[in-house]
Amino acid sequence: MGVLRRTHNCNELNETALGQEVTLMGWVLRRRDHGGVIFIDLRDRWGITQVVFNPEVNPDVHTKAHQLRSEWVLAIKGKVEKRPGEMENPKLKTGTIEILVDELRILNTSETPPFPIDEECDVSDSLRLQYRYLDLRRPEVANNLVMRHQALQAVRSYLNASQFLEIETPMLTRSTPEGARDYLVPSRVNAGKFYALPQSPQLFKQILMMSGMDRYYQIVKCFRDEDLRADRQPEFTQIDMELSFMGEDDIIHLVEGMISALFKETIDLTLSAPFARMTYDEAMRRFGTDRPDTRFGLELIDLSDVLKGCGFKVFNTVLESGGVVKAINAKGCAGFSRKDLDDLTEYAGRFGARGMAWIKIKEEEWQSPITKFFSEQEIAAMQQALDAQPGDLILFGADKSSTVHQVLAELRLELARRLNLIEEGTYDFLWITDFPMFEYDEDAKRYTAVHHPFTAPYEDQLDLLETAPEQVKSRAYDLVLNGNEIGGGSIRIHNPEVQEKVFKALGIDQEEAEEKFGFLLQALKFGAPPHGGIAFGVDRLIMILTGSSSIRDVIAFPKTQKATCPLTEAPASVARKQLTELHLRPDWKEK
RNA sequence: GGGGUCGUAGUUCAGUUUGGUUAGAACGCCGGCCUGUCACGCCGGAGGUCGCGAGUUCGAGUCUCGUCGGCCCCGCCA
Repeated sequence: MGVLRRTHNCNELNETALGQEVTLMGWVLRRRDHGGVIFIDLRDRWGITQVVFNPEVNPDVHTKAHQLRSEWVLAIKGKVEKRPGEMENPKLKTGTIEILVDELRILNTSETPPFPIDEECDVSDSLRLQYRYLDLRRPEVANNLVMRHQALQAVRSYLNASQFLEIETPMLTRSTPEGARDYLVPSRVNAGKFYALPQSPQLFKQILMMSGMDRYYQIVKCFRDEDLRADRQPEFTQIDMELSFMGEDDIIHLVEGMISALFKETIDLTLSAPFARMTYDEAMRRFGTDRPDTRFGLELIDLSDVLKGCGFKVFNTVLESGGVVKAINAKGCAGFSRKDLDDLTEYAGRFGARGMAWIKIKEEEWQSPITKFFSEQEIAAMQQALDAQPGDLILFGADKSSTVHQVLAELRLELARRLNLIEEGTYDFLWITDFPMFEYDEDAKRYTAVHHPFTAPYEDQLDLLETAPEQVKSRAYDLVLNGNEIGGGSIRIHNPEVQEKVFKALGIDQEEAEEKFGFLLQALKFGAPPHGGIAFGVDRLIMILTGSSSIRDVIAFPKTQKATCPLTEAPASVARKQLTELHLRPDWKEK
């Protein structure tokens, strides 16, 4: 008995190897013990091979095989045999052959797993994450990690071929204002001072451009201490890139090549570039959102002009106070029941709607509690604007425009789901451009950056920075895929005066700018090249690519919704001494 | 910070609406039989703090309150 060396994985043997002596290693997926002959499905990362223990071939090995159980780790040596006629298993890639074992090594035993490895079973997330190593043995999850690897390799090889340098940036950096809540790390060496984990390498990549690196990328973890969602967790991965001497069109073109390579290498899909583009204003007007899912219609129709001065008080009040009335024509949905409409109204309420007016277009009449308030001209004008035909259902939103947009955008998605309008397996890319630079924060009573404070405004609008900042458009661009924002970037400011103007518009005075971003302002003064970049959310992208319903299915060790890790039980308490060393004096009671 | 939903055997669930004898099923697990299975089959068996804590009640898996945890959503996420 010498050392056994693996000769093949569990997914590669077929009839071309008949008669060969091979050694396989892997886990017991299933055993079928007939008392006489014993079958074991041996599993590894690549697949499954059936191995056979026959008492007539080797009685000792056969006896030993009786004790095998789920998830034991084996090395087996034997001969590749063609399966007897009618015994082939078309579900396995190796289904035409089996290994007749004449040597068995038990490399390790296993406790009975807490959940089945061999079938797709709806185990709770906390149990899956507690035993993540077992969960990852299941092919559905494992294959997601394989595709993630392939996607990142495609990106690396594309960017490497395009003269990019992969450069690392610090994880321990400084907290900056604006943006999400930071994860803070106390400094032991500097009492009372804190590092922050990066929300993105934004400033470092810009400084790399000022360093003449010209083209940078990094596949990098970013951290934002905000609440979780199915497509969001506090620690996530970005494909981060930045380029010098390039405008929007150059960057967009290059990125389309990168995304195309990614889709080709992962799901072997050839995308048609260039992707469609739409301005922010058009997206908001037609879809109510800056990340429209353009795989289906149901666009928003503005009825504000048509209904100005109408007899329906709710609409009229909204219009007189500067709000809007918009509607969706749900084609062919006039048959919706009272309950359907109640459900939709309740759904709309989650996004701030105070109600939802509707009209069922019937052959003989417009059936609705509100039809009576409209004049014949108003009805005719609505009919034309909405292209309303008998059998249609009109759903209204009336409020300030931001509320109407959010409500109708969500309603539109919900309708598409209910009506099954979304064709699976389609990938609809869309660039959104010309974002506003700023939006007004009602709580803080000041403007905040829509993208970030380093995004360049259009040069011909520089004057507006001081007079009408809400009108300034930025040179930012987002890439939207099937209604998900998968990437966003911009051309950056490379002129210190412009940067100072933008800070000023954001209410960041010179002193604060100097303190928080002095290093950037300084660097801008030493020959900063024009530059711009973009970052992609890897987790979301792979989620779409694999058809996963949660980001957790494409991350090896994800967090729960409460931002914990059931495997390691992070976050955890630390010794009082560690805190003292960090100059922290917490006032909470120790348990 | 708020809303919703779920928590019963190792796992997935039924039972909760209408409180009432010993809390069931499937898979898994353990033992026995079985030489061509591939979700092998057949026979037998073990396995439960009904998340936790209070309360109502003669009596709580079931009702009430609180609490913990999983998931989904709103806010938040430049």
